[in-house]
Amino acid sequence: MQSRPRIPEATVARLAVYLRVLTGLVDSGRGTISSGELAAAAGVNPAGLRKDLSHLGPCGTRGVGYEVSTLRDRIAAVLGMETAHACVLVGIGNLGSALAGYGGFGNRGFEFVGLFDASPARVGQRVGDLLVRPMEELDAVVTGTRATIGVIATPAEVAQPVCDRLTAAGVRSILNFAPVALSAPAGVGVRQVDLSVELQVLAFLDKQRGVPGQTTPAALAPAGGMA
Amino acid sequence: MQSRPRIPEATVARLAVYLRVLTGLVDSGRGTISSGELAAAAGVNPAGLRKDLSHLGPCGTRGVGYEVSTLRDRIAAVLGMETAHACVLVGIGNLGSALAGYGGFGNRGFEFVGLFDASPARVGQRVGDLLVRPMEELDAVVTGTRATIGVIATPAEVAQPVCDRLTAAGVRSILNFAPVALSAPAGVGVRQVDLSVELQVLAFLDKQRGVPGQTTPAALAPAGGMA
DNA sequence: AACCGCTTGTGAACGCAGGAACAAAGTCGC
DNA sequence: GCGACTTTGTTCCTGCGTTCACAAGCGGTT
Repeated sequence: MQSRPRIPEATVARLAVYLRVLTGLVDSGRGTISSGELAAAAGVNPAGLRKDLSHLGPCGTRGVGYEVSTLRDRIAAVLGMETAHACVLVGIGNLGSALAGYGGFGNRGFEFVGLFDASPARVGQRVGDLLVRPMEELDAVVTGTRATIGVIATPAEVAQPVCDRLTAAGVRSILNFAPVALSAPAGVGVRQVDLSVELQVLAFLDKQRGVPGQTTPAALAPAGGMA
Repeated sequence: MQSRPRIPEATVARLAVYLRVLTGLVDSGRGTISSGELAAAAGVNPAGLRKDLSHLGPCGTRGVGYEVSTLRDRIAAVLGMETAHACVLVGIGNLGSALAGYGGFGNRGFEFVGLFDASPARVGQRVGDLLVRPMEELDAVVTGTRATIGVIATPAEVAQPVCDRLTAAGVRSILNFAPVALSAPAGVGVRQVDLSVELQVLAFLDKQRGVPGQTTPAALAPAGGMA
């Protein structure tokens, strides 16, 4: 039954989106929803949505649609959201503080069980409802809480050593916000999020479809004092 | 000559990574670099890197490699990084404050020229080196600074109206951190970044390759001789 | 009870991205 | 000046993701 040989990663990412939309629909009391409407809410193609859902086995009623709460529970089960995931966060700077205080994680089954920073100035500060701990306690907290996910929000220079310490402590998945490519041992999943890359792609796509005929790079008159 | 019909988006995203690595290499005084070494630093396949670079036309010397500074300038030109891009940021909560204070943008040619929030409590606060402005000034700032990129870090409920106001003011690209699918008029690029989706994909991949047969969530054998 | 419309689920084609192998070319050494 | 080595740029191929289009199934209606 649960032996789904593999679900494509792109599908998994979209399933997480469907799960969020469905949770909102449950709260608003919606009973059933069609693939077309759900696809519109998630911003995807209806056919693709049905194909994504087909990986979970049949979970809709033909002629009617999908039962919202049932579908949500099923996706949650497949994604492993039945139990909360314990995460540790290393690097409590600007971004780290925001991540620690961001409510969007806790609502979706992820809980930070430890915040760590190398700077003594940061250690002891309260961020959200946790205290920042020194790096020395990382290993103990990871093993003690069975945390499986590590989030790196440190400067780029120390991201690799932090990654090494996390994996050595037993963390199996790493979400890296530092702008460096991490190398981790086999069996450890690493996912890279580079915020400025997103901006650069955005800027390029705009430039690519931008005002045709404007080949001069000096186009954009710096009327504003943007320096 | 410069009429590159189209560069795949996946390539553009990697070009941004190469640009970052190359900038670091320039600072460290490196003169030339081979595709293999650069690929390792960027975390990609050497052949793929060469294919990416082939979209810019020949920019390497056979038998030697790529000249670091030349290649960096060329990628910067293609990505449109010659001139800084002015961005406005809406929603100065936890995440918004972190984005405003994040140095990784300014170093890469993106500058925030306006921070906006609907809450009077936030307006007037200083974040980074800018003051938070009320939403009423958004239109004037966007037109005055010729800002082309808008970043949304608001709660999900108001993200769509904020998107509408940004596009009405003339913003052509939007980076959305709110967990909702935005609909924008044609000609406006929207890019979605959902942090919890990243975590969910990570958790799923871990579960998928995790200890087989262990359906109990309490599994986690610490005798890590796995791979 | 049978028909009809609506929606899901699936099969097939298209396009794209990724990876490996090969040829061209330039440099270094003799 | 010539040969060999190194590295780029390109080409082919395999696999994946996405999209379109159709058959199957359920509910409501007459």
